[in-house]
Amino acid sequence: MVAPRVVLSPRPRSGCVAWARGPGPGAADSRKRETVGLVARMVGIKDVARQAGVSVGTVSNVINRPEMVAEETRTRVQAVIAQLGYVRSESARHLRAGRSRIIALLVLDMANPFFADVASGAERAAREEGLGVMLCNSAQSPAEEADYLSLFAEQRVRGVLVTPVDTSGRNLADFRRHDIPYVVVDRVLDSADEGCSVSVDDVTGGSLAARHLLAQGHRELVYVSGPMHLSQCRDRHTGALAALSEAGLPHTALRRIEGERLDVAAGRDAGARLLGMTPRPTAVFCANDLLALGVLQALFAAGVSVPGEIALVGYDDIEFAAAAAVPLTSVRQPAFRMGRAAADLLIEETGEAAAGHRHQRIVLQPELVVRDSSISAPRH
Amino acid sequence: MVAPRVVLSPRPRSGCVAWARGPGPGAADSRKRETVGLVARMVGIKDVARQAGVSVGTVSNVINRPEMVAEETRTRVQAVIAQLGYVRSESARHLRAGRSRIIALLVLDMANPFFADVASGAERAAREEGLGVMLCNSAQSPAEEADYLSLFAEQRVRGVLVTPVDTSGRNLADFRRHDIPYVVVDRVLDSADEGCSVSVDDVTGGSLAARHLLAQGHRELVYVSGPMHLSQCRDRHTGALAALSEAGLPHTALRRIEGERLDVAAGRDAGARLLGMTPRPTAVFCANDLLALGVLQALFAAGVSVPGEIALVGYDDIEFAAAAAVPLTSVRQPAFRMGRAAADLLIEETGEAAAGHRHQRIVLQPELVVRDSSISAPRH
DNA sequence: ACGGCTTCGTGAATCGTTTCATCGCCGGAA
DNA sequence: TTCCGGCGATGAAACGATTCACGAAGCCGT
Repeated sequence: MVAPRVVLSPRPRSGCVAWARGPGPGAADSRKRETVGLVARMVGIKDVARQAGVSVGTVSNVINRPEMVAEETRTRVQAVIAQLGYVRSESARHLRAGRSRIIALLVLDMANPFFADVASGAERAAREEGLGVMLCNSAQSPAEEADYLSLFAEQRVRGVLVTPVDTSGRNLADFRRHDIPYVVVDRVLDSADEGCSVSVDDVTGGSLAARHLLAQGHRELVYVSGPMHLSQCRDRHTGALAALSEAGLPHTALRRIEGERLDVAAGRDAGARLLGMTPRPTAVFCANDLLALGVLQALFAAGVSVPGEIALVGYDDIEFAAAAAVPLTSVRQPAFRMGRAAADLLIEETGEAAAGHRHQRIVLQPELVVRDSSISAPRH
Repeated sequence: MVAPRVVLSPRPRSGCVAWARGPGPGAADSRKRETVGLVARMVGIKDVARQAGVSVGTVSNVINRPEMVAEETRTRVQAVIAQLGYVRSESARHLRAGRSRIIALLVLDMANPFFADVASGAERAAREEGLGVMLCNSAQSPAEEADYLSLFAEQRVRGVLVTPVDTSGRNLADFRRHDIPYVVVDRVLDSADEGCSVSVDDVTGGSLAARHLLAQGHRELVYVSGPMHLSQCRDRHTGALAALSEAGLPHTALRRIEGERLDVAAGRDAGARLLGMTPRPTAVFCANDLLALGVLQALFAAGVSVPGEIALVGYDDIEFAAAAAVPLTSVRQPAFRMGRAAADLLIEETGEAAAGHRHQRIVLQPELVVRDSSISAPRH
């Protein structure tokens, strides 16, 4: 680790630190705690009331039920609000209302474009309801996950969308006692979890990919996988096997390379192993686009043509799948829709009609996006 | 837009909707507002106090200044806290304390791995201070940016890290009146903004890239740029020109292709235009890795060898730069450090020692990461 | 025995908002 | 004139925590 090369430009400027904002000229303010310190006092509903010559209740009404306050008063109050730059305090509202206007989204890996899409979907749904989203990253660490969950509990978040780190759901089970609703995203818990979940049908996804390769005339496939204890990897494998059976081929027609991780480096390793296999495979299905990109890199470096000598299919359809040197055929996960659906479920569960809510497990269907990397007769 | 194919599994289960949690057997609770409704009442500090037979003040002390309460009492209270699963309400604390424990981070594009790294850096710094991070995405839209900024004002967040959408800083100027500190990330505002900022020296970055290509023996470069009204694109261009001058070459040795956007599709277009240029260029520097990946794709499709016939350098060193078929030489932005530095500045500005805070403009230095795409004699 | 000190705990005030019972006022009906 | 209804506005009571000025013991020394 090199020391960071940092260029500092101090710029003292006008020394704007934080200034006291007094009660204003002519305002006979009898508070004992004057704003003597360095901290500026926020303008509150009381300031507006005083300045407009009405009671705080009236100001509150102007904001929340403008129709029930006289036209004349309303405009006057609104003018003062604008003039003073009053912004209501969400904390105080929350305290009084008993429910917050924030939902939390805890993902496994913020750098993964897939989760970025999930987040966008959730964000959209939330914003339509006027809710804020707090996006956090557990980075696959159970400890961080636990930390964040207790942060959410302290915040009395309206609800949580979470991709649990461990399928056992230990942290979530602990979290349950807070009575904060949550929706599990992109996973279905093993245990008898009673909550909602939204996930994608990985078995179908696996068979979409395999079926496509078989349709291109290949009679034998290789599945490049991550750890098989992940349900994702297992299910996609299952789907591929199913596709073989459909085509009347034995399960032995599917060879498997299992790596430790689901990233590009693991893909490179797998690519090297592919090249060493005899007979050399002609069709490869990867559990993940990152793996596929790694494989592609290894094949390219070895001068093996894709799809000419080896056809390649990935999974996830991340943005960079289309950006690869040979655009990558991939199974697209409806990430945006998943986030959206999860947030909608949560909103329903925590909304007015919560009484009518029944927990659901929504399973979305993936779709195959065919690009150059898998088709027998390369375009152009 | 096709209708989403959704498979619904309703699973009525045990109809766990939300249950009332009564005051518990033996607890003579005389509140008027019983939990008659469907909504479960959160256990508060008062419940703990009653159950433990102490006053609320004492419970508060157990939590916040455990050393000043007698051993015996403390353990008793702690036991009750654990038993009841009490979690303090951050809203109430915030209301009383006047300052929240959340900082906001507003980025241009969550799907961009660069910002994901910035976010990680900020998150790390925040968590070390026990602060929560609220990550939001303005998606380059000034309207969304404004929405989020007012959300932050309502939340009375401790401070904001923001990558402004427009350099004019209109929204930020409006935001200033709330007296919420902010740090500008990855941009320096044109106007006389008094706040802190953290950015990367793009001029240096541009000249690093160009110098490297010149060192490989090229005497003429093409700069594939996005819109030149973006300071990023301009500065990198400036840096490249400086490198040419250093090498004693005229500015005409740098041709420029300017696209509308900074994405892969724009890169593909640029790649096509590159192939039509005469004389055909031998060295290309892209304002962005996405552009470079697009160029790479176009060149690959046309059968042009990289770096054999054309050397290519990108900018940002996103994760996928290394994952490209020909690993991409790129100028790495210290994204993580940038997020970290920005959050540190904000924490300093809003912390105990805020009085000693002076606004700073930190400029971090980029570094060149050399990979296969630019070196004259390809590895392997 | 009594003042003074330390050690622990108490209870009320406070933060900024929403909500709700209440009140003043005006016009119309009896 | 009196009474009533309705419209608008009011003020106080929550919400859940923190803080702080006090008070109640217990202990010591003189």
